[in-house]
Amino acid sequence: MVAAGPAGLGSIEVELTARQQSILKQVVEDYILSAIPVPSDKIAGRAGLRVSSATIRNEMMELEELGLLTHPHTSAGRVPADLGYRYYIEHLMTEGGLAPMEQQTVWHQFHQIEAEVDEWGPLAAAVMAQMARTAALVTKLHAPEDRIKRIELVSVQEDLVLVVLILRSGGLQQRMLRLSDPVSREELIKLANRLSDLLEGKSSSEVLQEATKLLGLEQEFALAVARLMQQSERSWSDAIYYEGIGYVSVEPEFGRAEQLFALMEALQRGVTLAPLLGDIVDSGGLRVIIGRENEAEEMHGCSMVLTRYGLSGQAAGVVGIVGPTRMRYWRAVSLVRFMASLLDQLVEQSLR
Amino acid sequence: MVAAGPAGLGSIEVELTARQQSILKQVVEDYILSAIPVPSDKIAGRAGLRVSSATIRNEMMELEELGLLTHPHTSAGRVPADLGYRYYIEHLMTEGGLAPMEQQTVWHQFHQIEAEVDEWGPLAAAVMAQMARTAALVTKLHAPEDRIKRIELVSVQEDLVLVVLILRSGGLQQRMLRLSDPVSREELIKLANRLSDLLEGKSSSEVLQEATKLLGLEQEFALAVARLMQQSERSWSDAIYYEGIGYVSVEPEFGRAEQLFALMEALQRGVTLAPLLGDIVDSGGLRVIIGRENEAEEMHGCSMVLTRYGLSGQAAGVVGIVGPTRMRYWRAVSLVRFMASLLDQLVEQSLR
DNA sequence: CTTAGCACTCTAACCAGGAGAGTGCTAATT
DNA sequence: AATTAGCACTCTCCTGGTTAGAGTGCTAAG
Repeated sequence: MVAAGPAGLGSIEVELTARQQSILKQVVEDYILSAIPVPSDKIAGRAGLRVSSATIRNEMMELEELGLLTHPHTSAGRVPADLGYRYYIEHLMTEGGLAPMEQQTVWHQFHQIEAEVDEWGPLAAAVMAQMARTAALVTKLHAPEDRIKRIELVSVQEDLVLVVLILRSGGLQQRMLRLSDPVSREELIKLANRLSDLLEGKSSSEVLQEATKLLGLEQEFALAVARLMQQSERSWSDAIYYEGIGYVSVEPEFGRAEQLFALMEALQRGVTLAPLLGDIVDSGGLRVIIGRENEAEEMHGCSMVLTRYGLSGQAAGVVGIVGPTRMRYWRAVSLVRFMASLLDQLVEQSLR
Repeated sequence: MVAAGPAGLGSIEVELTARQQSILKQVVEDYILSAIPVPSDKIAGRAGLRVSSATIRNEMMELEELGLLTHPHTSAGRVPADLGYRYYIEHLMTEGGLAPMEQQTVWHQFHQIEAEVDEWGPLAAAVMAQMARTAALVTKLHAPEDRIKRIELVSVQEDLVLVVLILRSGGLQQRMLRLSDPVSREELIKLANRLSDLLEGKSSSEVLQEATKLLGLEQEFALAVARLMQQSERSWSDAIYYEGIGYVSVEPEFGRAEQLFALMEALQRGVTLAPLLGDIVDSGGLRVIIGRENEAEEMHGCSMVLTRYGLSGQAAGVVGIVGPTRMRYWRAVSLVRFMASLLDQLVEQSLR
């Protein structure tokens, strides 16, 4: 069973009879797989329910009144409403989990690349996208109150320095800095040591504060360091890896290119995700956002399955799947769960 | 006037009368702007040609026989064929250039970001996409026979080292390396100095050769360095920035999402581009590839305007625009030219 | 060589009309 | 009271035919 959304956002409290549940389940699953509205007799013919299509129809009307199903038009079968999906996910869905073979394959892929932290994200996204056949997203690890472990300065040209920031969370930030005056390599090493001693264990605001006390070259670097930290703390949006958006384009509901691109741009901008992601990192747990539950208009035909990975206090991120409302939630949920736990292990390993 | 494609690939040798040229020009430009087949009387009514639509029609038939125009169906106006675009570009197009205001704006954007080399690419692509309202692409600077300038080793954790490779071309490559045994910071500095002395001025193959003579830790690092260099030399495909693919989706010829995504994936894979890009870097000059002149099937509805930037021997890359065959070539060519010259200057500056 | 005129072709839009799907209701059955 | 058979009703989808309009290609005259 899957945790409900945040309070008010799509919790559902309806009592359904066993038969209604069974019907809803079948409608949802059938529609997800076929993409065509499900007629009453298709359900009736199926094993498990030994009643006629007329009875099914009566029940369906009930479910429609409750807001769980809809009707494209009079003589069409039933289609799950957003609320129907919600109920399905919270009460009816049986998670498949991943086949041992699949788990193996994924493990294998991760071990092959002997990865840096920065490469896990894209790989995880690619793997999920490929296995779910929809778009997948992974944010970078994000450490809200990260602290400096060490600063290194690498001389690239006589007046060009690469500032490398090693963080307690295990993260790495870097940026090129052009100096007003050339500095020798030896000088840089001394400077790096001094700065490291001075700023070790400091947070971004503390670094900024410390920088005001410094002068000249040291200040120049300290400010660069502070900027670098702030930048990494600020926004998620340029730290999200997407993969497999192409899969979504073959779904019938996204036939027109314009609509799909509205979605893509919304995702890329990341605006809609920012608050959500923060929330997920804080709260943990798996979250499913269905259709119009999402505030952004462009996302109304889409659902997302998201969860946190990493260590919530120190360095956490979000993994998830984005697809049409009509997505194979059981698959998506299993995948996201699995991937999150895999990344958890990797992160923990890398932090020792 | 614009350089023709590579030999055989879309050169055109036809003699056209002045009137035919004028008609072709008008058809091409009108169709590019309106996206609807151009009828004979629309041309006839226009200034410049004081002849009736019937005459225009006769000329159009001629142009069609020459393969410069086509016909969607009997009672539709004329549409330029690929060859028609080709002729237009080589003989009829008048390049607009960019308005001084626009040039200013672009300069401004580049100066604002105080950029590292790695940030120019995305910015250039974004700027071009935005100004041309189609997709744009910029490859990373690529130095075919690059040589090592210096190696730096940054200790991240006791058994985790960031290998930073500073290249003569001004490029920077880096990769995390996990060691079998911990190495102290002091040791690393010495090691970096030794490796730098040893490998300075060497190409990737020479580094590899040198590595075989080394032992233990030194060999481990030398191999990592060699791998890093090879990797950067090998493929373009993961070093291309695309922007503005969304613009393409609003063009009527890309209404269906699937088709567009075939294109996107083809671009992303970069397969189709690899040989082309190498060619362009070698030969220099501006190149326009129109519709079916491109080998890749997915690109048959598209054209590209590409040119080299940077310094051909040392560090060069490709900038360009990708759009529907029906693209505003005059605009695209101006933009690509301008952007290439701007990047040229930036690259030169950064190498001093 | 140009052009007026016209027949011809093809598309796009509209409007039946019919088949089929699937519902919602009613009345009979269990 | 719940179930179900039966049927009328509605709506979509497809087909075919008709029409209007666009723009050509040809012909014959200027």
